[in-house]
Amino acid sequence: MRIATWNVNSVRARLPRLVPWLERQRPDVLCIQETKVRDEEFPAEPLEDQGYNLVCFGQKTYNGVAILARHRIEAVVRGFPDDGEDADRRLLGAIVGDVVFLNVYVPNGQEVGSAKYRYKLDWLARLRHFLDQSYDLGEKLVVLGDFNVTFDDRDVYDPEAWREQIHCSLAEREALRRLAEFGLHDALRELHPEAGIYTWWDHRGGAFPKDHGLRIDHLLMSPKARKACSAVFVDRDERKGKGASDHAPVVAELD
DNA sequence: ATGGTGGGTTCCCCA
Repeated sequence: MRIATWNVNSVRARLPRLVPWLERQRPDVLCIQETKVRDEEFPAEPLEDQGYNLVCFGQKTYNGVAILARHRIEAVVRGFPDDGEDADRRLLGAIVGDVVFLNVYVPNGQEVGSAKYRYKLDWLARLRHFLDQSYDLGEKLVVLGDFNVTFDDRDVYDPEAWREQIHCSLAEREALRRLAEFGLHDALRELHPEAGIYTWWDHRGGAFPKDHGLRIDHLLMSPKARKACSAVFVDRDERKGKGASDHAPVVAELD
């Protein structure tokens, strides 16, 4: 099974990229973030025409997550159990085949010390609590998406410039580590220990041509999923050219 | 020195 995560930064704006990408990479399951669209306005048809079932959990303007799958999508979970109606739509769980997916769009946090930063740390703690309550580590479980946090300095193009900056602060990294300590493996890192693998490059300042990137999109796998995982790669080519998202897709093979 | 670009439905906010 080929699975992938991609922050598309508006599913409607990205359709001219997303449809050919699905044709090219043919993932069995794709989890997308930042769809930025209400469910009733989600552009389902061009994706269904590619042979995908889909579930979406979105809102106007901000956030929004969706799962596309070439097989039946079951046991769909929308948001945290204690979310109100007006909560950010950042979390979507489902089962496809024998794999349990949890698609996450972690809050950006804007700036270390800000109200949004505290919201981000709190959201990561709630996610850990949700895993404890509702997920079985004995399953093939994959928690994947845009975590907006680097694990360590290998994920950062200029670690000194980014020291204690957003995506890289110690408190964010500890929150991400506590999440992984549920028993999840950072699949890309275990297969590729070298520094300099990134998934996001700012649209501003020509960051991509200079390879000024961060690795903030992750696939965190339970032991069973990790054992089945034979490859993980960043589809860096998808970040090239006009009309690209600021994130590249991350793809993994599960045997 | 607070720049720059892209997306949304904005008269600015968010990433």
